[in-house]
Amino acid sequence: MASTARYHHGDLHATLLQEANRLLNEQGIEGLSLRKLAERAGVSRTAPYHHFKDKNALLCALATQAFGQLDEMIQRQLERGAKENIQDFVREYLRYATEHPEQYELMFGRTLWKSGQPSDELKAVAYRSFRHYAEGLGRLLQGRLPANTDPLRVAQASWATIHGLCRLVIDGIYVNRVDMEAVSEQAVALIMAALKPAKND
Amino acid sequence: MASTARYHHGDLHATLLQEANRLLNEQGIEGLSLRKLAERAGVSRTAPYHHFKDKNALLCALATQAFGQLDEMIQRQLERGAKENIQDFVREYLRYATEHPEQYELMFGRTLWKSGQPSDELKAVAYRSFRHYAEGLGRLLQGRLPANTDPLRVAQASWATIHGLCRLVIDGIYVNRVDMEAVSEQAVALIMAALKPAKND
DNA sequence: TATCTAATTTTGACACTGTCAAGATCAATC
DNA sequence: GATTGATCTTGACAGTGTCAAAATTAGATA
Repeated sequence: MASTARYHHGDLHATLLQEANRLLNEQGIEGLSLRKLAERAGVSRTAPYHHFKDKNALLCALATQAFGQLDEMIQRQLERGAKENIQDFVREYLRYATEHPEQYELMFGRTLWKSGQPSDELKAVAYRSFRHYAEGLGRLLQGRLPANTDPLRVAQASWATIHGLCRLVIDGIYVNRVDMEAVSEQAVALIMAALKPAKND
Repeated sequence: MASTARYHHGDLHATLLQEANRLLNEQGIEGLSLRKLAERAGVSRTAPYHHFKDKNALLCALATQAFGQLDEMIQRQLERGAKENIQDFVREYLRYATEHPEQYELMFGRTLWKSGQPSDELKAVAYRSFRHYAEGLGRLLQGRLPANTDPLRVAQASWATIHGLCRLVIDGIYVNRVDMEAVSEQAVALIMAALKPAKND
């Protein structure tokens, strides 16, 4: 029962996911190799293959976990229909992305969506997250959108804005963490300026 | 003088860049290996190292080239200060990105900006492109921005939107090529709605 | 023209990666 | 107590980027 080396690990599946997350945070996706991971879990190179079909499957499981957290945050942040908490939501989203840059990269990066093959589970939770966002945003903007404005398109466009900002910041291209907030506030302010005033304003 | 196999290639530097671009288009960044590239150029595995310090340097050169094209497009599209050609610009940008998805990934992806090290040249042309965009956009929106609106922030925010949309489409996440145009039109329309009318409207 | 030098290219090697096949070990069931 | 199936290991292979040392050649120098 002691944790001394024994042939069967006991709960390798969970340990792999846990250590993979640690490795991801420490060394990024590029540094996350199955061999390093196996070594950390105290197991041989090919042991993980009995718990995950291949590396892609393991990464999908990781990303699915992370999407669960993001989804939870989205719902928590948008559920209570406060007046002007779009700004709060954006702030929270940016905070999540910049505090978990490697998971964010994994969730939305081409590693899974383009090079690899996103699992059905991953696609499901990803689309569900977006749906929750679209629904929540729709509730917040209800009755305030100009004519000829499709709420779905607004959701897609605004997500693209937030997402693009996250990527520019995370990858360190045009925007840094200091400016990020100012940029996002400007973006939200511009959109709000295009809206009709809320009833309780 | 004939193209039969000879020890010295002649212009390996240019050939490498050319073949690298082909390989990039055919197999994506993941499929672009120095060894495949060398084989295509008809040269041994390590020959490229006498023309590029390492793989990172070669990719930087590729990305720098591509940024040159993008920059040229940006200037061409924004220089003539037409009335409502923001929509045209966005359309053109999206077209470039979706027609050159692999180069776009290389230009803005983490391969160079995060994992690797972007060369000074690459950073220079990347920032110059953004500056040209910001200047061009500033010209188009001159006098039409609401009070308390920093043109730089607007440029960053709008670039983030376009960029985010490109990535979502290219990586095939929330938006597909068909919806892309509708989403971008919605985004532009929202921003335009927040602007003061132009003088010559 | 002959020689030297420096640029260019090659071969060999190393560490690292993901993954397959075959065998070893163990837990639980019949 | 024997068997079965899950779990883990060892060995192997092809592929990667990159370094060191040797080979080849073009161009400058004498």
